[in-house]
Amino acid sequence: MGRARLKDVARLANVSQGTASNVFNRPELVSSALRQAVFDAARALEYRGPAPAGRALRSGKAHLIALVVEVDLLAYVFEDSFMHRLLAGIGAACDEAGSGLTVISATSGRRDGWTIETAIADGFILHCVEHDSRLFELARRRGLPFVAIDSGPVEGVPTVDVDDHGGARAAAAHIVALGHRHVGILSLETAGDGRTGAIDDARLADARYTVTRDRLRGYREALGEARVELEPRLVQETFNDRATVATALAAMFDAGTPPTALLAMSDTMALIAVELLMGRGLRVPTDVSVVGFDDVPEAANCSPSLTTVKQPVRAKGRHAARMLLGLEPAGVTVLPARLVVRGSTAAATTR
Amino acid sequence: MGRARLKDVARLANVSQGTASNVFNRPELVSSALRQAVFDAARALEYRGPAPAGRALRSGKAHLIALVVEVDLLAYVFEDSFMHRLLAGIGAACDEAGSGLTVISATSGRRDGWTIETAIADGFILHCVEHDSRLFELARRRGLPFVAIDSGPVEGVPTVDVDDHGGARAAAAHIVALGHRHVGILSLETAGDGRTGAIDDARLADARYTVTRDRLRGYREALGEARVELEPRLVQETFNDRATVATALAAMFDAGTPPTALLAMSDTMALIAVELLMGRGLRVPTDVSVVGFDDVPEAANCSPSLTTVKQPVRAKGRHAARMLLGLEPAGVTVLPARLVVRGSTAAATTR
DNA sequence: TTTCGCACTTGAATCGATCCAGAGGCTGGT
DNA sequence: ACCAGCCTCTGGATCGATTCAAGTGCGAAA
Repeated sequence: MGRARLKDVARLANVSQGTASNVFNRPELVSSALRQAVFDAARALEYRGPAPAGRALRSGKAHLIALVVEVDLLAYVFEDSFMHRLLAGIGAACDEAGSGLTVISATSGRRDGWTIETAIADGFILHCVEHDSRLFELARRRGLPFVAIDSGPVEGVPTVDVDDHGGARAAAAHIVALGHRHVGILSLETAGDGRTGAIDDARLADARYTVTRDRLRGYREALGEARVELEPRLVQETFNDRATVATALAAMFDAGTPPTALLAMSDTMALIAVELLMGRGLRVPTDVSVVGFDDVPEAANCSPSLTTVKQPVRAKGRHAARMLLGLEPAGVTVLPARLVVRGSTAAATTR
Repeated sequence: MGRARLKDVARLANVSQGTASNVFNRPELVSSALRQAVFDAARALEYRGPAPAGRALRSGKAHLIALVVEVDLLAYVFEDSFMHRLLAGIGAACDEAGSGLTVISATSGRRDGWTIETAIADGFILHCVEHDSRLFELARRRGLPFVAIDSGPVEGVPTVDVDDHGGARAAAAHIVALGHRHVGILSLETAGDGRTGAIDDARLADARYTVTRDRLRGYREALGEARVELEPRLVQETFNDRATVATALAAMFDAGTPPTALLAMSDTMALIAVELLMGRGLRVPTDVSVVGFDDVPEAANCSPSLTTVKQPVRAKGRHAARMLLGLEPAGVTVLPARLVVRGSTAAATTR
């Protein structure tokens, strides 16, 4: 015999299917006599309780939201410290709402399995997806509510962003205040085309990634106001890996006047840079000051500890999820970023 | 007008619903003429593609597996470094199978929302749930396949465990080989009753948590073989927090002969202990050697770097998920644990 | 006694697909 | 000319629940 269904239970208990359903979902509507009869029948048939799939179809609720990330593999998501914090924030909101949480990695071209198109969910949180991305289109098509994090403003979509511009300004202003006149910038990608190297004006104009563009703008503004000149050679686009950062540093330090301060758009890049600088016999912060971005946990526990711009990652996640879950009104939010001064920055030495 | 359904598309395209379904799921079975007609109709009606809920109900597949954790809040799961690695492993297997991944936090008594009973999933991975736990019962009731991690052997359930006994033996043997004769043990909980303090024989006999029991057994065996005596005062049950570890250290160091080596069942505990010992004016490893368990990332990057027992957390997750997803035969697996000697252990000083 | 309202129950419609047995047409071999 | 075999396509059953308008019975009020 197959599994028992609600229909079988109702028949055995001599009640209608509707009543049996109520016993499991709104028992207060059913007299205790019938309630007991239904429970007895359920036990006798080894009924496992209402099947979630049937329930989801009829009621239209899945009790699950999905974080959509533009990354090839699910495994990567769980290896990333930024994602950990974002997930913790989203998870906190899910805890409040009693919702489940899943992750969709969306870059891989597959159309089967677990994708925006096939996931059984009540809504999506898109992370760091540009407004012209295919993912926005897919999310729209799906017809479910969604919010975007770190995508900049997008027409008709609730968003959560961080004041990248202000944070970057603060970082650069700090460096300027310490007297630095030769400043290098380690930039994140400006577009998803895998290019690295010096960022000239043309490249800057094409910058597609909002986060990168805003931070770059913040750095340049503060430096410009202090009349610090910024040669293209000193603005290098890299990934969060050792190889590209090494190349970038070579371009900055092996020719021309070397910078006395480095503004990095991520702590990962900053920490790699610190290590590489030491490898070059340069002391941080004595010879070179370094400022990161994000404030990952390691930033506080390394030596020298890292001066960085703290962004409220967890709060971003929680806020986005709360909007999606209807726990607070949906809208456009920009959360503050704050400079945290630690041990990796110091006054410029006069030469 | 509401959303278009497959039925509407089929009607407009003048084909049967079955054919329309095939167009979306097995297009190779349909002639290109009809295929085109169906696509056209779909476009005209703004059909969003087969609805996942209906599909899941009929086909019985959700393309989603769930990690079930005995923790109150989802947010905690994503704040835990052990979980990060476990999730990365499970995620890797999901990537291979094209399956999605979700997390169910199961302690909270709620019956609605996203629970073992209500989640739309194809199977579960239970983490660190004792074989007599309510969660095993719920998972069984649900009638879906599941595997267990870190639960010890369980009748009729595929399991993945680590050789805790062997790992603990190796840790203790290392300490013994260094000449230590007074050894303290910082134990994880033996049962979920919130008790801490010295572990006597009665408490040991009641130990419900497989992991703790096996590690304790390994420590005791290796120490016993070397004729190192183990007073109950030197075996202290603690949580992974500063307060209980401090109490435990006080019990060990404030009266009687203090130990010259500490075996800790987690790196978290070990790192806290190192800090507290330094606070007591004791040097590690000169005065006291410390061995951890797990090999968390920080273990390698602290000073002194931590000697510990490395367990393949990621592999555990991947293996469990692969079994669940049918990527490899299900069975009982025990993965090896390996001693990693670093800077927190040294030869005992003769007094 | 009639009427009204309240508290339960019923039964059928519905959610949106997939699956499958079988029908029809076409091809090629004998 | 016949039949086997293949490729397409059809139509209806089915997955397992929730929802809701309508119906029942019973006690209290008029």
